[in-house]
Amino acid sequence: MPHATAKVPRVRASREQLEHDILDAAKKLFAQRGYGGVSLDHIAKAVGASKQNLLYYFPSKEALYRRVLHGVLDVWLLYMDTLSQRQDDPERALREYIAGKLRFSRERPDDSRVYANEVLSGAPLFAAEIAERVVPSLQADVAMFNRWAAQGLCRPVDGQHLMILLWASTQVYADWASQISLVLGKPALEAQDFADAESMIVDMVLRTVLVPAAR
Amino acid sequence: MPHATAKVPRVRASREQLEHDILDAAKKLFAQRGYGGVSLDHIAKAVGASKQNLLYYFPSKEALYRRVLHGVLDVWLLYMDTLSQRQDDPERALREYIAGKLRFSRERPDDSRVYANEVLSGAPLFAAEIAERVVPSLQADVAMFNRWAAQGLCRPVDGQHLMILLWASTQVYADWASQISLVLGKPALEAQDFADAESMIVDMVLRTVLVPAAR
DNA sequence: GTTGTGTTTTACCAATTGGTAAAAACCCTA
DNA sequence: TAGGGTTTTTACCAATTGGTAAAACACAAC
Repeated sequence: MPHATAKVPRVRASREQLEHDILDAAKKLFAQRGYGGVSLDHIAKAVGASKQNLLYYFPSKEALYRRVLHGVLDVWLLYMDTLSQRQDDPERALREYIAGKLRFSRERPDDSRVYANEVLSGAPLFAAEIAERVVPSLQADVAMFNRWAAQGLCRPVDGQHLMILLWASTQVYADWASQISLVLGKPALEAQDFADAESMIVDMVLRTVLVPAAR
Repeated sequence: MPHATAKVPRVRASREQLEHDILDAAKKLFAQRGYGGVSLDHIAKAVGASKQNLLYYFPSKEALYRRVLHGVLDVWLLYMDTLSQRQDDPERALREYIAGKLRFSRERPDDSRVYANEVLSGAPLFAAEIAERVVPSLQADVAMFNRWAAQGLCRPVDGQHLMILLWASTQVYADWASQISLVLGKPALEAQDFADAESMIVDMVLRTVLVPAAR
């Protein structure tokens, strides 16, 4: 016999492979130049196929972009999921949240930049999905801060603006990497830079959120 | 006689007026859709002129974009200039810096977004100017932190990452306005939201930077 | 008026844009 | 090997892209 999994897999595998490659190449390009700055031909060339072949897998440029966005949001939420995991330990929850978001910036900079590009242009295609998926997640986090404060586990804080600050100060290490590496005087950000950022952000946040001394 | 300033001014005034209008319309469009997402025709229509007329004032799309970028950076640095003004008072210096950068986000969101778009796409046309103008300004600020720390006026901090955090957490209120207004559940950010952001950021930064109690 | 300068419009251009239609090639099963 | 479904290629398309060349216009000084 040939190889074990004979049936459909071979065909379907290559099909899904190509689809995945297209999404991947599209993500990288959209991340850098935004929706309007990328043509189907760019993407096709990057993936080694023809434009018409892309249009066989995705009915239009906008549909392809939407698929990319959808995937990006999945990843975004995945990395952001940690805060509500540690219901009883604000310090640990915050440490893990910040670490997770910084890991997102380091490991998935293109996802971060696609997201940033879309939000920057006013989220014309994304507002609904943000409202549906991101806002509830954030509201849960804010509720968590309020519960902690009520229990005396943390100081009363403005959860919404705190979360915004956390997003901003972590995501900037992906979205503004070009400027930050100029500032740090090195060609690219290194692991140590992310570690420095993490300890600075954690330090600031914990100073602000935790109750001063004993309790 | 007609009106006082007769000579060239009338002509030159309308000329400079149009040039300014073009730059303004271009800025607004580049802010929203990025360089690649805007065509000369878009800009021309927004300003009520013909594409060829734009090309009379600016030799190419890239030249026009560079002019926009240059102006944006001027404004950016203008609003950022405050830190080194208060040589002897870290608290006041930081308060004014944060207030200034937030004012930039509120008053000049398009400038902020053009800047963000360019950095997001890797600053292909801007890296040199950033290195020349932004980085020295930041280094001066970092040096200021070090001096304050040496004088015991503030705790020793990682000035670079602190400045990055300040940029990120203030500029986000312009660049991510669409998402933030979704989060806050209102159609647009209001003055109170900026005030809330300011007090949160100031609070965090001062907690982190200032020496604990007396001194 | 005429002339010269600065500005705008008209007329083009080749290249690229997103997208359609249909033919051709491929691949597995009967 | 014939047929049928899937995938890719070829051939187009109208609209838009950034840009050029030159003609037309405006208007002040002579």
